[in-house]
Amino acid sequence: MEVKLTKKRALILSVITDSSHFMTADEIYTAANQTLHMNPSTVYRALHALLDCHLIEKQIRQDGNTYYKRTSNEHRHHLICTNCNRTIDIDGCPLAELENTLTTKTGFKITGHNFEITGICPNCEEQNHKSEE
Amino acid sequence: MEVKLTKKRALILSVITDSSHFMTADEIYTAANQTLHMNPSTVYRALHALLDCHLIEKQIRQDGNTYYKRTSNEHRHHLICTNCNRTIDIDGCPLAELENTLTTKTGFKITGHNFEITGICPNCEEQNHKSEE
DNA sequence: GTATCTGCAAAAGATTTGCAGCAAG
DNA sequence: CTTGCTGCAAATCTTTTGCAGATAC
Repeated sequence: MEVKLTKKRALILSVITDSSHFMTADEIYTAANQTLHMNPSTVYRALHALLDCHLIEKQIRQDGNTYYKRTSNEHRHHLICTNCNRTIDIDGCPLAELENTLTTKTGFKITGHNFEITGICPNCEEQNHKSEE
Repeated sequence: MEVKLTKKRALILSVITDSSHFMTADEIYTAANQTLHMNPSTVYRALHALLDCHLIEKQIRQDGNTYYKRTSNEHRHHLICTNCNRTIDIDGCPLAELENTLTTKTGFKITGHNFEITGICPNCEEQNHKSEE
């Protein structure tokens, strides 16, 4: 089946692409809906289509939310601030080596990995201290 | 507030403890319900209570399901077979070192991490080959 | 005894789907 | 034109919640 690039889908993709951070379906809907009126189910269907084309990726985090981001050419992981939800890119992937070891040790055919390092970013930490004074 | 250890909660905890793998709320409910008739909401409330006491831990995976397991004294991660859902323990944690580096580099106060390595276990791989013959 | 569980049914939140009409290629 | 997109409302799935009665300590 062919995927049609409609105005709404283009808008949804640009909302995701332009965002500096990962967005939830609802954030994407809210943002896109301001420019072009659309239904949440349109957003969900568009997200599926974009995922199928590998134009975007999703990550389900331990906070229970599902986040979407534009696919980048580098394989990247992130530090996530549990306070403000900002993310910081981590250089390199610490798992490549581990995966080789694991393949040899366990016989698993490894197909993917996901990880999430959480903490409080310097900004939020500072705010915290200020409010405690 | 005090937490009461009722028969049902004890049963729920033993179901989780006795299981060799991570279980979903529904699996826990189904298993426990066979011994002592109970309502799903009892299971959810028990899971929250047990999480609060740190007797169990939960993990939300990329398959969208939430899994629970008995808390163990070692810090552990797992290889997950995306076919049969079996998990295999990984020795050591590859992130301890990375976290130190990240703290220094980014100023983040790191509070936790979660990761998930997925693949096909040797068993499932074998089954696959057999069925293709 | 009294605070905390439990069952039940209803509610909530996120996502999916059926169907009829609309738009892209 | 024909396949695939969209809106809407209803359905789904998982988890939560209010309340009245039951139970642990």
